[in-house]
Amino acid sequence: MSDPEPEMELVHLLRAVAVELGAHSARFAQRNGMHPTDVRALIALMDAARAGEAMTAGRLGGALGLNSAGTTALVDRLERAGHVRRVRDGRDRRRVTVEVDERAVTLGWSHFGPLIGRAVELLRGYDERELAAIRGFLTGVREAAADDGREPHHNEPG
Amino acid sequence: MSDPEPEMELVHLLRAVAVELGAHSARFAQRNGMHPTDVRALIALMDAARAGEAMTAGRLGGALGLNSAGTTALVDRLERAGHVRRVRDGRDRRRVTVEVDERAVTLGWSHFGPLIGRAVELLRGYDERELAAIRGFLTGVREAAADDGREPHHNEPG
DNA sequence: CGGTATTATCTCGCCCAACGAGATACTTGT
DNA sequence: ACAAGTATCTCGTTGGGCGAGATAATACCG
Repeated sequence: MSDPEPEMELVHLLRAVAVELGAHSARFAQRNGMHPTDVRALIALMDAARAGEAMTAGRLGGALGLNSAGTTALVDRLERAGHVRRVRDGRDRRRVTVEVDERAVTLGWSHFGPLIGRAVELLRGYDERELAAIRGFLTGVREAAADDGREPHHNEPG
Repeated sequence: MSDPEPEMELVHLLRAVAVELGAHSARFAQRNGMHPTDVRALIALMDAARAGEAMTAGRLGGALGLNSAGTTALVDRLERAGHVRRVRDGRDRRRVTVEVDERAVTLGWSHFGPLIGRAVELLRGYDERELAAIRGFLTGVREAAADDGREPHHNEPG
């Protein structure tokens, strides 16, 4: 009576992976005297840097679901630890852009590097059709999870 | 110059999925006046129930990385909200097993059901070889992430 | 059977991440 | 120049989680 659908095994596996990745990040946080939110912030900052965009304090807080007070405290914390720098925007001097320090990047790489390397190694073992399946499944799940956040009640017109 | 390895795209995609699934859970928590830890606890309890094992307060706290004080507070919170019941173990009367209320299961299903359904639907579109690739990749990543937690410093003897 | 160690949970007091409200500083529109 | 809008910060408070230790039940050992 428990699992009539064999697909549920993979659903549970994906959930287990998400949990394990969260635990992996939490370990990085604890080992470096940080909080989970701090790690999420650093990742968001590095993602923005990779995309070539500047990250302001406000956008960072928004991405993490923090209000302005929490965001200030977060950036204070990261700055005190030397992981980021506050830089006043020259054009709009109300804005504070948050820049990641190089040492934080190195520190992060030393923790996440091995895991990323293993994942890349695994992916090299698959052919194009298998990679397309992995990519398609992950993309679909990401969209399904994100869709719920947008308009959970009413449909949008075409 | 940014991504010489094409595999990195899938690595970032997997990370994005993990983030999105976390946000999905956080939304469930917020909509029902709960905290992320409470949701993690309910999931752990349902997993144990699915596996046919009883979950004690201590094991629950251990699974979530809480100490005993935090665990007591967590179960208090969940019990006050009517999501779980405390049941004294008959054999070892020090133990308190935590049972999930049916309504909490229904509530959870109403939130996570559509996402799970969509994932199952996606998986039905793949053949055995593609499913094996998805399963293999996810299993490998889970193991790589978990390995770091076990013995990061010294090797164990044979 | 009594006594001590061990295990499971709970209580108490504290810390600090995050919140709400509002102050401050800068920019934009009229 | 002045009002309205926007970005960040300050202040006071809440509440999840921690450390230390109390309480209660079980296991070990002579």
